[in-house]
Amino acid sequence: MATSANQQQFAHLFAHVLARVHAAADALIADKVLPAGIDLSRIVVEPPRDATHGDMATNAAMVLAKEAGLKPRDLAEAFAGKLRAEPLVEKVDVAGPGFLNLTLKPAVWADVLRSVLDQGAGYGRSGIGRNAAVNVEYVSANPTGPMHVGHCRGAVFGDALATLLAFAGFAVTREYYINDAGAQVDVLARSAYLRYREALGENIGEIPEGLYPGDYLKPVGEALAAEYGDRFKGRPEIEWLAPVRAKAIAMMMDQIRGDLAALNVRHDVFFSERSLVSGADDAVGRTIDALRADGLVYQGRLPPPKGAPVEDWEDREQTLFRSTQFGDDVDRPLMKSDGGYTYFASDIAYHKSKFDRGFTDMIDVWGADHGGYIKRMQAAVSAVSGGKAALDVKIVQLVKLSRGGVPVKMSKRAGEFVTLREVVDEVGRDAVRFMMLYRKNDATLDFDLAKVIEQSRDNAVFYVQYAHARGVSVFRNAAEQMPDLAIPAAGAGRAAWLAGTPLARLSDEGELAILRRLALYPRLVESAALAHEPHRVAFYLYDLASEFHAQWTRGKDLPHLRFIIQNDPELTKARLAMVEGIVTVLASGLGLLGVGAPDEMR
RNA sequence: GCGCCGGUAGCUCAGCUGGAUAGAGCACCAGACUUCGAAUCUGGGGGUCAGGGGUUCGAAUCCCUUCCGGCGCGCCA
Repeated sequence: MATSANQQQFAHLFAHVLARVHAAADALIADKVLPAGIDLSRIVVEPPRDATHGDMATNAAMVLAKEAGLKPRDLAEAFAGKLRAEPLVEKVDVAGPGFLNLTLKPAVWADVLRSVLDQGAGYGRSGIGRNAAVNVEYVSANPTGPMHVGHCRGAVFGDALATLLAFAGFAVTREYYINDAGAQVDVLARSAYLRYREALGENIGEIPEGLYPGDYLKPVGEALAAEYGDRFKGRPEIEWLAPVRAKAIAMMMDQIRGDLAALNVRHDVFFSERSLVSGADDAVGRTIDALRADGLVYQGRLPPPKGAPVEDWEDREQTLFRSTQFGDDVDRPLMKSDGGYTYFASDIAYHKSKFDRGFTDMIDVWGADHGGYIKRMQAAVSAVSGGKAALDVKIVQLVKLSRGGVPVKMSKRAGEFVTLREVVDEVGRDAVRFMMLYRKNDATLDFDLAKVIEQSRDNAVFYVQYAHARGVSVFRNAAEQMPDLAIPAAGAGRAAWLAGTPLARLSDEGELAILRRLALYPRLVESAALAHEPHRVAFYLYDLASEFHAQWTRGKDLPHLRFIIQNDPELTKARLAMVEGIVTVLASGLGLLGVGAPDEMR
């Protein structure tokens, strides 16, 4: 669809106004009021806390006053003089310590809504990412069993963040790192081998300590028996370990993929750790060599940690990475005493692979128990990229699971952990996803299985979805009550039908509040994406839903505020346009979170 | 002992990278359904932003420090 420059300014109103403030600053530079080359980057345009202050506020005068050698209020007056000439601006006030409060012409809000309708699902989409390649790595659960509930949060967070970044104009790759090379997958193989013998009819008795006891390995044993017969029976481990391991990992990953699909979590790339160390191409070794060539790897000794005594501490010389040179607390070992690479060494090679594949912008999503690992990984990324790549690690805090206020115990023993699948089956994918995102990632989260399915007011998922369903229902009702309007079904026809609607008839304060909220969406998308904080989208949706519900209820007391006004098709159409805008943005935001936007919820 | 993350209303949490008189929900109290979906809405009380210093026009937000809670602290992943 062709978007004129005129429409463009309403597609992202705040960016447009900020640009005009910058233009005003340039004009003041030309007037010698401001010095040339002054830093404008700290200027923000934001909605004022108090609506009586106007539609937008900017701190321009306050942040520039010092460098300009002027009093904030005097500079603000100079800005006001320039901004008053702006076509969109109705009124400019200087307030408080030097705020510039802008009141926009009423027609602006109708134009914003017009832009929402024209762009539809594309409204809020941003180019701020400039198509930069970003790698988002999340989940990366060990392929040794089904996903448990603790994985939910990171999975949902990473998935939503990736979607959000893509919407903000980044070229996103969603990645899963399969830890298929360490000692754990050998344990998995031995556990599966036991199930294999069981499948062949042997009584295996108790699962020995140190092996995975879960029943989920029985199908693996059966599959091995079906594939290999008794070929590995009674044979030494060296013969069967590799094929059994490969089969078990493959089947576990299939299960994990299924679990993720149940949560609506997607990945583009599943990257195998084993691929870094197996075969002729020893990527880990090459990475270490390269770091050594840069003087970043050496043989040395580490002091034992103070205050937390390690029982079997053995002072020995080892291969160390100079992570202290990049801000880490101590240097970190790359080789184990058995000659193998540490997990860290593999992870360096893995992140180097990301860099080699063109990513200078990396995001890893980890659980809280890996927090102590951040500095060394950032050090490593800095080292392997020559300082060209940056890694942001997002930590998702623990989820405290309960049911009706009673904590759900999660024993490590067989069958007693709560799987991701069970939670999704019990409360639904939408509820899980929304609740996981309705909290800042680095705050712990209380998740009550009973409360989440309560369809009550304190349940944000239903609150927002209900608003969407309500909006859709307005169109159903309008079509029924006012057939002469000839409302087309949702979709492309809807926008065309609404094209000539006199939106200026939306003049109620509640309606204008909603339009202002819609105008905020593009700015919200950008700030949430840049901050790597998808939870902001969830809170925005809650606010928008709240304003919609409030306006709806006002129509109960004041019939002239209802959306459907029988004897005024024009006004009805204008309000339907507003509802369409609300529904569009609610659906868009819910889509960013990977949560459904139902048309009805009866 | 060190590092990271938290501490905001009785409870659960926001607070838009430093802005104006700190906001929601739950709970509590009082109200609104013959009317577009009451899974909703309106109003009310409730705060030393853990404590103390600092930076500046301005701090819940940045720095220092103390206290409390969580996570982590060669050769696990």
